[in-house]
Amino acid sequence: MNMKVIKEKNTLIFENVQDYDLPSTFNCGQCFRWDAAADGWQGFAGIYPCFIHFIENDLYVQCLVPVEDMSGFADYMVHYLSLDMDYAALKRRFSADRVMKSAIDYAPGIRVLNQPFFETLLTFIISRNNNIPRIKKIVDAMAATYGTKVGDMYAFPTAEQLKDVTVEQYSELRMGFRAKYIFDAVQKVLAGEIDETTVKSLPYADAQKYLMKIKGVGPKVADCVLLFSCRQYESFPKDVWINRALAQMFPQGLPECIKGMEGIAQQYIFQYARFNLEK
DNA sequence: TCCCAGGCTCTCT
DNA sequence: AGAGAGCATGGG
Repeated sequence: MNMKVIKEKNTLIFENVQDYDLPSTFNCGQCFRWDAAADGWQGFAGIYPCFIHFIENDLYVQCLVPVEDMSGFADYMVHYLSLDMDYAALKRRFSADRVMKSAIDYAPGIRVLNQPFFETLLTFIISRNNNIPRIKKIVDAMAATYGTKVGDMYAFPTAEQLKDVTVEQYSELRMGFRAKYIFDAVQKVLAGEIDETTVKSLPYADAQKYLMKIKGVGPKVADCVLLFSCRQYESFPKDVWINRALAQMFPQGLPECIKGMEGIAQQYIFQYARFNLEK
């Protein structure tokens, strides 16, 4: 991958980025804190409030507040945006299966992001039996209420910032029955019972079981956290849409060619299913 | 008014 | 162990 990075004042320019579409990536239900802006996307990548857009094939990542360590920023964004993975090769591999190829052709520019662990854990607890617009609304309310203001945006709160928040206070953000589960997750993270480094060191099945110690976290939420924040690419989250896709598109099971990278394949399937399958 | 959403827990067989 | 109701909330 001959990708060159230019560092200007607060802005990174990744030259000649292929297989990357920002709308597909930010709209495919893996993240809830990016908004379409004029000719680009605005949101948080970890602690960095950013404006991201393409000019031709060059990807511009502008941090909206001053950045001291541009190399650190660049390293973080390569990881967050998953610029260090060869998606062309992955898609060639997946395309060995005809149905898989049609899903990829529907949204060929999807990338699986690498988001912060704590934020991903909480947002996917909120996702339970919920729809994407409302998840986004609740997540934004959490940030505005308890997060740090950076520029004119609010960062997602840290566990420390949530340490005194009660179940009742979470309920005020209209998250319903999920309030007690968010509370439990925060407490377990603060107590060190759920530890990011530990999760990331465990093999997939153990990591899934480990996350399910949190109340209200089952296999699907755990899988999303592992896939979207821990680079566990064999994780294959199953929601109602994926179950429809499995029944309608893959009645004899998933193809061999996605083995080990089921999670990335899952995103193409999920997006295709949402907009092309019957309920 | 009813159905549904990036599901899980609890209860009843 | 497997099936099924119930769950907070808001949009269609």
